[in-house]
Amino acid sequence: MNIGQAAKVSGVSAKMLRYYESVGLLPAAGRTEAGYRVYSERDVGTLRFVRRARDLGLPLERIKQLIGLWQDEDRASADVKRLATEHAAELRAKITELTRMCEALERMADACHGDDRPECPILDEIAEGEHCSPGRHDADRKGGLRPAAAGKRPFSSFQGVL
Amino acid sequence: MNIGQAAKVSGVSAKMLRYYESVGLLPAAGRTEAGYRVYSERDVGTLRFVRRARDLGLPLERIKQLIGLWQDEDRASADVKRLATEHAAELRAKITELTRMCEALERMADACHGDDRPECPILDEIAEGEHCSPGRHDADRKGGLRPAAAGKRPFSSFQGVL
DNA sequence: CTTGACCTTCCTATCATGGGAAACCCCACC
DNA sequence: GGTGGGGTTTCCCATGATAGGAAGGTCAAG
Repeated sequence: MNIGQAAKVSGVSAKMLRYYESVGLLPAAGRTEAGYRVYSERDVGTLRFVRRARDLGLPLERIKQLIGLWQDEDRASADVKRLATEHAAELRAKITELTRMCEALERMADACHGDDRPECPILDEIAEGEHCSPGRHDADRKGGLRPAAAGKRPFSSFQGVL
Repeated sequence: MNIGQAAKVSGVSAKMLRYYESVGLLPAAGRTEAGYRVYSERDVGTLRFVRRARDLGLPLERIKQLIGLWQDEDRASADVKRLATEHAAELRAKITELTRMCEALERMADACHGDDRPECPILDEIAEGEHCSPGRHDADRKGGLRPAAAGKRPFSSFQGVL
């Protein structure tokens, strides 16, 4: 079976099949004399495994480990479970963070009348920060240069997520 | 104020300040004769605005629009509200997706005894797929090449999120 | 005048994925 | 025997937001 067929039946794009092979997630596929990749039914099983693992949000590095365990007859299920629970914990953390953002946005949006007038509590809150007293900006003071918001960015950034 | 100071008091790294400027999110900062960027208190206000918007998970493109509205005395708050609610909806969708993944993982992990033995329902489920009847693989049939799982990858991929 | 801390630009990497170009291959049809 | 269309190959580039580092210029304190 050619790469296109394998992609169709596994649900992994041909592009990704080549990429997964190049980064060592998948072993190099067989080749025809002309250099075309050839996939067996067994290969397709592995591809489906990878696709389902991706659907669970697992990063490729972890999927690599998971495949190793899958193909290891002597594995301890504890190792698989640990991998799964670790990832679930990371997902929970991410969900918590996104929920915090989402609720803040929804709260602000609720407070905004949303009409033709320029007054907007959303902009006010983003501009002033919910922590500062609204009357006076700390930055107006002379010497004070405290690292804003404890300095440590929550490296929240979830960009590329959507 | 130099870029380092501005970074410290705004909570945006110097690296990001240069980047934001390069992509047009921020106007080009003033320069000393030697070429050092110079930031005013007013600039710092904008930087804080950007940081808080980032904390809400807004992509730079939307922050750009938001800054435009912020600085537009004639804005309609409806535009701000729309921007916020659109983003909130995207966050909700993302949260839903991550929750689905997380619950699936936790369910599988719960079913796994997690000891020294190799039997593992997590691997079983990922390998067989929860939709397929466990006794027989469709791929074993000869002609059937239906695009797996409706073909359309849920472009779930949330990589780079953590 | 030296030293160290700061600044500049430019390049690289991340992570998973898609898009496209140039070249090659395969098969069916005429 | 051609030829055309669709598959395949490799290679490069882009995304989005961020960090890391190198090479070189600047500034201020000692």
